[in-house]
Amino acid sequence: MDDPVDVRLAAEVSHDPRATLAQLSERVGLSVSAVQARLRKLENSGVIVGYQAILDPEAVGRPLSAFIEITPLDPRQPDDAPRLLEPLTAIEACHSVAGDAAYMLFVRVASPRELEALVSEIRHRASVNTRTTVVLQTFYEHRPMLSP
Amino acid sequence: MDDPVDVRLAAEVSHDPRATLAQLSERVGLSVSAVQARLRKLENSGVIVGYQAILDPEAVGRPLSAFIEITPLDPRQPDDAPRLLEPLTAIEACHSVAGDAAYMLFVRVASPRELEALVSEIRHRASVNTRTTVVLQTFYEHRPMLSP
DNA sequence: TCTGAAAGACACCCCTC
DNA sequence: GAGGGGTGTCTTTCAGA
Repeated sequence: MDDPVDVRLAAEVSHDPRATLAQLSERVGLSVSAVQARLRKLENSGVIVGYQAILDPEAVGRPLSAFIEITPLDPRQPDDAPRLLEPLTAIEACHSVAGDAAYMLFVRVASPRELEALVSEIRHRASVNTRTTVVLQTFYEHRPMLSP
Repeated sequence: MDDPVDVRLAAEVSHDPRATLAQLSERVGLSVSAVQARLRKLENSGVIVGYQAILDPEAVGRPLSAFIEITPLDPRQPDDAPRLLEPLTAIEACHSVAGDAAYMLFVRVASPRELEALVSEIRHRASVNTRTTVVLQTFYEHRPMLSP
């Protein structure tokens, strides 16, 4: 993505994905059709991966979140943790990381009891040790990657 | 949010926020007017916090991400780190956590050099020690909180 | 690649059942 | 909650520069 107008457009959409083409065209200084064409290109080329509604975790019954670092029990075994854990929908993100652990997960659950069950499930599904860091308060998250 | 139809609607919107009311009404089995009324209620009551376009980190020049745990240098001082760090747009999320550190950040930067600069900036802005865990690969993230 | 205009689809608000 | 009507706006497409 080289064009500065594309960057601006991506930033605008990133902040307000429900904006109409007319609003976007005003903000980036192009005609509606031009904006539409560029937006399509950004979507099809994979710059814009998708759109998402951000829900209130408490309102949807997942008030407790945590980071879980996982380490394979046997480092010599082939390691397939991300795929093995993918069906667990409580897991919002899965990264492999440099450092003590092999992977870092971010999870959302309903209760401490459910967190315990999830950790246990992760352990024996992927044959790993875990180290859980419970989130006490979220000050901000989902902040956009581009600032307009 | 108690009504199962609301849950279903939130799940649908969460997956496809750009769906039209007609499409949503088909998926949840209600009339368009009912869907519109419920959607407004979900937005106004704060269940739906907002909408976001998900961008490809590499395409927007932030291919490197990391977790940064931070610990106040002086635990007796009043602690204002989240507010002090808020202007740093490389920080995507800031949580207070239970465990060794006081806060966990998730950041996205362009390069190792920029990560170094960011860590340094965080340290003297908030008077904290840091422990950085670099992300090597992201298998998935932004997974929706509700599965339809 | 942009602009401009025309046609169809949609959101929105109000109403009645 | 369903269904309909009216209005304004938006999306989409296609012409032309």
